[in-house]
Amino acid sequence: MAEPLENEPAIASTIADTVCSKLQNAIVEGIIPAGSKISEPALANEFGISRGPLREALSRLEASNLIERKPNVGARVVTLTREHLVEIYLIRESLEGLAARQAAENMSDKDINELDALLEKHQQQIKQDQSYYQKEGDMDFHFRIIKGSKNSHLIDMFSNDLYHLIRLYRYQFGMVSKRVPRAFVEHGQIVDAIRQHDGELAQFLMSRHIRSSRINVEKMLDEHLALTD
Amino acid sequence: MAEPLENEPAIASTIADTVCSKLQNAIVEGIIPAGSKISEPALANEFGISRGPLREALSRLEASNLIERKPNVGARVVTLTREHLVEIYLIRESLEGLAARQAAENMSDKDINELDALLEKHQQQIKQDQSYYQKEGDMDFHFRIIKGSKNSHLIDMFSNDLYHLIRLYRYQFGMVSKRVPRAFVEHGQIVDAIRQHDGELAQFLMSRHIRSSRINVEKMLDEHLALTD
DNA sequence: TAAAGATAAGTTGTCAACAATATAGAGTTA
DNA sequence: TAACTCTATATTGTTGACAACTTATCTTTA
Repeated sequence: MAEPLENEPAIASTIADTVCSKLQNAIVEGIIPAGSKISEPALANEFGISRGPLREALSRLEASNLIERKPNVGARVVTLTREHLVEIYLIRESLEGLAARQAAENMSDKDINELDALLEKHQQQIKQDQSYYQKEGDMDFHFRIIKGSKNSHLIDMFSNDLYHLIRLYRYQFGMVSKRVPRAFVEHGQIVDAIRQHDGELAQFLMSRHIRSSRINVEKMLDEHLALTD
Repeated sequence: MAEPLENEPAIASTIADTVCSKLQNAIVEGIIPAGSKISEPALANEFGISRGPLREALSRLEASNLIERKPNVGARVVTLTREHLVEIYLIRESLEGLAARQAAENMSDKDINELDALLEKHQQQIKQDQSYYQKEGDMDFHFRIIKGSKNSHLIDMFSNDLYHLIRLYRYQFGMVSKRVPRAFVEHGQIVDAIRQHDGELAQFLMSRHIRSSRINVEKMLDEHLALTD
């Protein structure tokens, strides 16, 4: 299960780190429900730790936009709205377009081959079990390209700000779409553009890919649920 | 000096907040030099506070990318490099393009008039004293358009992640350019596009505006200094 | 009964001391 | 002299207690 990635430098040693990870997952999976209040004493008790490192963890969750804090009042898990989801999609459309462009310029042959292998792997998974591809596989692909941009600040923004938030929406809105085959084809096109080091094209394709995804999601939300109000 | 902006809701009440603000400015202005190590006991002593709220403030500075922390080792102010500056410009080119597009779609007439007034004010300032416009005025304009996008997540990303980092580079690289008149004209074009609610054009103009700025900065750095290595 | 004010309980913010880890320096050995 | 080890120091991570603030409850008054 542990892949032989060369330089995964070390493990997060501090308590705040591990608790932060656990809370991220708990929020994404809805174990701590969206919109619910977070009690520091209760949580600290539950984890068997003091309030110090817990507050440190909460700080990071706030930076990840998973919770909102008001001074002297406390922290709440963010509430999911259609508007926020659209905002995030628009930002992704913009930023991941840039990422694809820079990936086309900066990815090494080795990187690109690995990306190809991932695509291959996804093709297998789709035949067997679409759900994994939808849940995590798609995210894997996008994150790989973001890393491929070699833009450290961009990578940072995704890792810290957007990644878990995207997972949260995907998880809790239970997005299951008929777009999987189409999306997979689009992924292939993007990789082709990257292999030809055609940054402009890669940017265009990635932006359009995410735009299509957004429009699809908006449609789904309109049909299925009235989530916002 | 205090402008009558209607709903500046409240003041930051907690110690961590005020100390965070002070540290932001101290880092931006170079009072705490780039690359220097931060000693928690020393800083806490200096501010006359305990290490608790100081660490909270440091957490936020880390989220703003003004400092870097390693577990059990400590915090350092980020080091400025040409590569990082270019990365930030590329991100701005992408995100502020989106901001301009959404601003053209979402700004009210009142918003646009205020933006016009700001432009007018800047024209006066340029005649008298170019330096203010370069230091803060330009940032004011860009931030106003970001707010005008009404994209709360986008606004958040700038307020927390990018704003102070941009100020840091601008301050410490002492960017003084001959582009001020040209940049001012470009600002005018962008406002025109917004007034006509031409989102596509506004996006194009804003992206190109920042791209020009980036190219200018890269040229300056090549000529004047060998900052990176 | 409804509204306003006082009181009490609980939560968050802050502090100072303790534990665990990392760094610097002295001493030893090759 | 250079490299290594061990020790001492200092810094960071963590804890539990205290202070300040919010919120809910109860009492009082119109």
